[in-house]
Amino acid sequence: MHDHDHDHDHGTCVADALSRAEAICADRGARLTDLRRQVFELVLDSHRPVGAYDLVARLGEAGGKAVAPQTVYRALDFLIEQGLVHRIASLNAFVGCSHPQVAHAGQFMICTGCNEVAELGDADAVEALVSRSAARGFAVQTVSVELTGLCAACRAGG
Amino acid sequence: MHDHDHDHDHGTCVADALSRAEAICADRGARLTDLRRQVFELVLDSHRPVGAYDLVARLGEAGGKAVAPQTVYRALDFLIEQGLVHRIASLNAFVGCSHPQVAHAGQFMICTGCNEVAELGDADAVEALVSRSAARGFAVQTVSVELTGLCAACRAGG
DNA sequence: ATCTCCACTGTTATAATATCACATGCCGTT
DNA sequence: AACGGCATGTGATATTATAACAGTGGAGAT
Repeated sequence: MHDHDHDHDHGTCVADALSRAEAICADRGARLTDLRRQVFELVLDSHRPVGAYDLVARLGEAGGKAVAPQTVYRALDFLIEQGLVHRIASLNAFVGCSHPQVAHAGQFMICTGCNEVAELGDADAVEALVSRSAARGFAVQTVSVELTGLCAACRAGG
Repeated sequence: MHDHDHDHDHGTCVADALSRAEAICADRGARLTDLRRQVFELVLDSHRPVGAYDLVARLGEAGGKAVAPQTVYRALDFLIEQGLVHRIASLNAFVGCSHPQVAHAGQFMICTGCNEVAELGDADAVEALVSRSAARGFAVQTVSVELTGLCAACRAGG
């Protein structure tokens, strides 16, 4: 299942994310059910964005039991509400959040070479965007920044 | 057809955009055909984002002749290539560009009250995002910034 | 002039993404 | 046990986007 090339300990990375998720949901009285946890694990399983229908398929393979799109979308809605997963609009796909503790705008670097996605986390830039739009009378509710390009590995590798 | 409340001269605004588009396409040897012009006009007709299938419907009403989605998508692809129209990923919709002369990243303020969209044009913020991601080894190809919130009019109006 | 190429458009079918509406189940509270 | 509310199951359908191939028409070459 480790379909990426990096050297980080992915098992640990996923396990950490899961335990953080447990803690966050417990804190809030939100119910991280089996289904939701399963969807979350599948999303975490790569650092690539995953389509909702990919998840439908993988749940079918894994659990043996077929699952309807609606089921997956509902789980994703929950995970997004809790800040555990982000939606990447330009790809119609979903990706696990790397630091769900802190509420934050989604900012992504999407590699067109390997399809991996990393969060940028440039709070200053977001602040600049918010204040600049405020200057034009616009009260920001949500911010979405999506950069496409080539990651370091893909630039090096060719 | 003026389905917005602002006080700018929309007729002029559209006419200007059209003549700019003519000039740009002429410069580049790109063919702004009847169909493409018609789609462009429909996109310009409001400052709101328009769905591809809305355009299909409106072309059907206007021209009397039914048009296939493919036709509209192709026209939109052309207009986007020429920088005359932007795609708003978070809405699966399209909007006319307010300054097509200059190549630029799409940056939008999307009002959840009235659905109008304005371009932000914060080149500094884009620059900051690009350089910050460069610092992490990421070579940016495209930038997309989409803010949702309330525009000045909607905040005032209620 | 007409031939030929190529970009543009037409047409049909289908893929991919997302939601609606209603039924059923599960769990904690009373 | 009965209730209420959230979670899930289920089938249908809406919405967005693309594939594949055929026809059309205009600009340039010969």
